[in-house]
Amino acid sequence: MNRSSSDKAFQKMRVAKLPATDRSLPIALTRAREKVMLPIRQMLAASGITEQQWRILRVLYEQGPLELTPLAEQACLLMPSLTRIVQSMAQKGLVTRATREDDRRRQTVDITTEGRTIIEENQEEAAAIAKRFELLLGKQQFETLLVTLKQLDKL
Amino acid sequence: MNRSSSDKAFQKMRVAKLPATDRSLPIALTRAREKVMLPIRQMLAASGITEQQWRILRVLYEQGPLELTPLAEQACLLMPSLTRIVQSMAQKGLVTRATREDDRRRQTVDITTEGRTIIEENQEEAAAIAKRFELLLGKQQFETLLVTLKQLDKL
DNA sequence: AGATATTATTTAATATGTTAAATAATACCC
DNA sequence: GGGTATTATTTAACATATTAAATAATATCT
Repeated sequence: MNRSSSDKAFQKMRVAKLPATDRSLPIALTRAREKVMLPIRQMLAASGITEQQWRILRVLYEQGPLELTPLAEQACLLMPSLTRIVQSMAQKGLVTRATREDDRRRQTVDITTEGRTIIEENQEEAAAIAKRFELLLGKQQFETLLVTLKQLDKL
Repeated sequence: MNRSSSDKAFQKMRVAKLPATDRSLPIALTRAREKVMLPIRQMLAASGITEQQWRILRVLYEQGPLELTPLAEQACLLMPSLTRIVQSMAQKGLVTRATREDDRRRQTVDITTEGRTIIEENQEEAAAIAKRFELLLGKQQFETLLVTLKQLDKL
């Protein structure tokens, strides 16, 4: 069953199903995400945190103390990842954890002053980066993109 | 410097810069990517390969033998990841590697018959999944999304 | 109350992501 | 031609992703 790439007849027989990788939604999403993340990662490197840690800080900064499960949902992380990341962030003093007394299965996580400082140090540049993408696509297309992505998320 | 969340005045003073995490492009991209990947990952689990390995197989199936650098570009992987993944795929007999004799720095990777079999086994279902998202968004919005994502990639 | 089910989180194991440094082969330059 | 820069790939070290199983506390049911 040696199938040379010059065997056109065979190729034709059962192709035309998958979209070319160029037009693959997963790949397109992966590439776009990569490009958007790049400047953010560079910015955060100076503060010694990762993009995941940045998301956690942002969510807590914005919404206040949260339990792990909703925090995972908001920060777009799986629980096993969150467990470890929060552990290391607590070590570094960026967040605190507390077992809820009314249900000792639950942990409440909060941002510390040190964590807030990191947000505030990077806030303007992060906003500038976000703005740059908005300008680049145009307000209209940028809005459409956010709406479409949210639509995909709601499946 | 204890800053309670009820300190509205302070909040107002220096907020209004970062978009709410709801409207963050990186987060929206991450979530959408996750939702799109989910059914693909489930499908591939049955064949015992990951989504990255699937991308590598698809690129090679579509384009024939490639060197590592363009393969990384096409499959949307960083070189260190690709190195390891190709090693394990070669072990499993899904791809072969050959050092180019005219430049022994370069490796050429090719898909094997076994690798092709995996593509062919999953081809229809993968196409159906892709079609599902296209129908879900509508042809128009789906096209716009692909165009916008490609635009982001070209930075 | 005691057995069982459910829920929240953690561990474990393996795979990949990310950055920096190391290797190794080729190209370049005087 | 030998020293140096470049290029392609690999290693190393650490962080995260993914799935499955384990823990541990609470809820439920009889």
